[in-house]
Amino acid sequence: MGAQERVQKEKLILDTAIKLFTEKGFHGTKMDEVAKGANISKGLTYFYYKNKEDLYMAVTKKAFDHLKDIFRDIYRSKNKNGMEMLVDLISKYMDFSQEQRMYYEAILNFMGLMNQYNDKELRSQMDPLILESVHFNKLLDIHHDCGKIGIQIVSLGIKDGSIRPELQPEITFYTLWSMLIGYERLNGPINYEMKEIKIHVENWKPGFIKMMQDLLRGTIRPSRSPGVQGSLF
Amino acid sequence: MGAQERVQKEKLILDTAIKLFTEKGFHGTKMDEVAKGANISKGLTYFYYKNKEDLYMAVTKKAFDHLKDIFRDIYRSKNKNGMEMLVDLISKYMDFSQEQRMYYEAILNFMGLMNQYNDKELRSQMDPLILESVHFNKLLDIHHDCGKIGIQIVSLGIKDGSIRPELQPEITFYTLWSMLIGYERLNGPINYEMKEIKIHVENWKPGFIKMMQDLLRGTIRPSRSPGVQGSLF
DNA sequence: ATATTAGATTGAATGTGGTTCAAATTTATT
DNA sequence: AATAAATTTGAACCACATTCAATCTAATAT
Repeated sequence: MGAQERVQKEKLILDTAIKLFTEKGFHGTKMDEVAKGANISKGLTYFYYKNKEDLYMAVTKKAFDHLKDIFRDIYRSKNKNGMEMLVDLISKYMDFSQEQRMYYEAILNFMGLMNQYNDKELRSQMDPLILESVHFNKLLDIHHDCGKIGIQIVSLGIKDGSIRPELQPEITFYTLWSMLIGYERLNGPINYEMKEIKIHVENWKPGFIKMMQDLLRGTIRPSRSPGVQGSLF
Repeated sequence: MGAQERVQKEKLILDTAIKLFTEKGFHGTKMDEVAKGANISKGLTYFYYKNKEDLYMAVTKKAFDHLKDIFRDIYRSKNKNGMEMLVDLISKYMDFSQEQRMYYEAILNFMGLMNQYNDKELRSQMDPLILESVHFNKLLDIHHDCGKIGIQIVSLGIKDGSIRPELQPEITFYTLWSMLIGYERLNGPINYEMKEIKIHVENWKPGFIKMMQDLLRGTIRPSRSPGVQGSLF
């Protein structure tokens, strides 16, 4: 069996896992089923992946690759100013998070792991197998890459005048990303049973996006007092 | 054993669970240890809680109660305008998410469950035991309550002129909440290894808060074109 | 007081499902 | 053809969550 065949078998397992995780979620998917779905013995899955978490990390890697592709494609798109690129990115990101639920859930789960990973106290709680995982370490890089691309786009927008010049690209982009992450977490619940407090499906998303645009657009005058108010801290 | 003693034993188990979840996380905590920590037999924990998830839901309930207290206390505070209340809320929320890591993680986990719960397709993947859980259903209410309080505060701010009047309270508050949720997810990683792209610990949080304030403050002129740009959708 | 009953508690047994591993098989190398 | 290396298997293992019949305790009724 050559190297390419080995890769193929790895991919076979991965594809089966993706299918099952999508249908039944992480806990609903049994390693037995993955093996059966890929027509191999249970033990063999452990030859290709260290454990179930490692397999999930491989899925997460694929998920974040997709997301990075979205970032990259938009960054490369011609005839758009920075603001248009950002608006495009926001829209595509939202689509991704709503259409690729399982992938996006995996990405959010990874962000939780990153949080643990970057905290001395919490890191010790983590499964050591994950820390060694190739996939996990690649994911750290991909996350970082997405950040860099986003920041680049904001910088472009400032240069071409489509985004207000007093904004800092790094903070601005991560603020936007924060909004997107939180939006998805809140969106389902709000759309569902918030009629009582008058948020309608039609209102929340466009209203949310408008607020993002307000933040970026030249329609904002700079604060009279730059920096944070003394009252805050 | 009277009713109050029963409640006390329930609390004993809960407190042990909180201690262990905080130290070792959800998966790192064994039901064996919870029982041992509470000086009862393993089986008895299942008399008071349906299963481990149910116990975790009870912990989550306590976590969200704390958060709701923060909301309520700020809403009741005297001699503050709406903007000041919001700034206070943002600050307290951030403190909570950073100081009560385990509690906040539980809340985020619950929000993920809510997302599943509000999606027909995904709901079937959920553990039926959770859906019946008293704690889960109370949590849905508490989440909703927090939303209502937040919206009230924004409304106050608009009335007293500290927040720009063209904002919709519901959308504005949920947008802020989105930002807070996302901020926490991104904060650890960014603070940790983002020196390369020039976000420093000192910059990100105040910069982030400044952007929130820009959004609310009278320093923002209304968009020339109200609503979302046609280019977006 | 004693019997009765409901509630609380135990701990051993069960079951699920992830993980390991020695042995077998296949493929590559000499 | 012999040897070595890489793959593959499936049964065994083990950690835990969960269940349950039996036991104990305390409240209530007789």
